[in-house]
Amino acid sequence: MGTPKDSLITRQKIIDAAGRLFAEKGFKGVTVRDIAGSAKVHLGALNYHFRTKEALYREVLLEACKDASISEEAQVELLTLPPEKALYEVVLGTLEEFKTRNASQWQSALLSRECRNPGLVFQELVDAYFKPQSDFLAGILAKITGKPLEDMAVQFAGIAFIGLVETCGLYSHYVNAVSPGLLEHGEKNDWFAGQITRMIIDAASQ
Amino acid sequence: MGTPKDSLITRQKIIDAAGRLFAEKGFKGVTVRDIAGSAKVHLGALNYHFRTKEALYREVLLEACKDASISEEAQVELLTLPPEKALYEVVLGTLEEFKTRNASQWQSALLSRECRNPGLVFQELVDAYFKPQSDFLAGILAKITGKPLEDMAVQFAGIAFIGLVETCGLYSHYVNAVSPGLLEHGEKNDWFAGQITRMIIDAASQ
DNA sequence: TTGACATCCAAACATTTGTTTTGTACATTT
DNA sequence: AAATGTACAAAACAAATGTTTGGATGTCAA
Repeated sequence: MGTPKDSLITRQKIIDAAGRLFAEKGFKGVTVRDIAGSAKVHLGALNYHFRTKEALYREVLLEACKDASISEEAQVELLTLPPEKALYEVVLGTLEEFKTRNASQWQSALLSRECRNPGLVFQELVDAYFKPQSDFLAGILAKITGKPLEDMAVQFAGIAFIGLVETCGLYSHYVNAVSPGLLEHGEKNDWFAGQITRMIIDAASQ
Repeated sequence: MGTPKDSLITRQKIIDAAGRLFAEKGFKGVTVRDIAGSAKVHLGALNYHFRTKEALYREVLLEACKDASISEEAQVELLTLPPEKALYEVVLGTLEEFKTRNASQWQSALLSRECRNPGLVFQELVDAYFKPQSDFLAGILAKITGKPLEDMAVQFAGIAFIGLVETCGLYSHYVNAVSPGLLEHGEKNDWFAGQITRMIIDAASQ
């Protein structure tokens, strides 16, 4: 203990625990003691590494963006596919990110929270992450439909993408309550991805 | 002051203020003093009428359900229409409920919160409100497609309905950031409703 | 080995926050 | 008109919570 390597480990443990808790309960729903306890780290370590709760939250948000975005390489890779196939891959990948939630899969849920109740970092996230990702998706849809990127239906389809994927992933309590069994079996993800892909293309084509 | 009539007024003022604040910031994000201040009521009045913050939250949730559900009469009325038209009306109505948010329009946002992070009252809401409303919608979709109510595509279309409407209404910050202007002009609600209606029918038909 | 620095721990502090207790004005009943 | 109970106000309390301070411990360069 005390070595710079340990420091990075501690820092990462804190970010992971904080990310999971923030994603689940929101900023106000989590105490710094909760985070310290969950990360198996002393309370003082949080102050040492991040100073304040808000600064920690900010770091967690940036980490979430970095983890959840489609990398440049992946984008190039996707653009070599036929656009319909690329769209399907994006939908399936995003769907899995939203649906599987565990110790290391809290990013999507947290970012979704931030979109509904934007804080001070939101504009930064938009510029660095949301807008580029959205434009990439719109590009695929524009290629499929032959419409311009700014077309209203294309833009709306991009929004619909978020809504559909989020509902499958983050609305599971509701879905399980009103349509029991619908979400079960991870192997059905491809079915959902297919449905969503078709719906989005349909929306963009209109 | 002191009369039973005033009591009801105070009680309603508290519920309205609490509903708006809870919908905006969540249970933990609001203090009882915030509520009292926003309702222009003394802190003691909250204790007198609801005893605890959690009891108040419960009352607010039940009120939200009562306000937001499609009444029996409205359902009967809708069932006289051709099912496609009925679906469109439901979509448009729900969309407006989600998109307009003011002092007396917090119900949808609050219920959405509760669906993502269910509390102790959730099952009660499901039985009394969510499941019946969901079944009503599925009934319309079944009539349109000629499929049984339990059909997977029909059920999924009902879920997609929630996702699409919610995203238009509660994701406005994100939408305005990545697709500026798309949501502007309330008169476009019918366009969105049309898009969503078609997408849902498409999903259910598959 | 020693001094300096980084990392982490232990305890305490100052607010905030939900709740309780006690007091007071008004209305309704008898 | 006196009594009684309802509706709210004022103040205080105890617990929770974000943050700070000071010290312990280990690492590493000189």
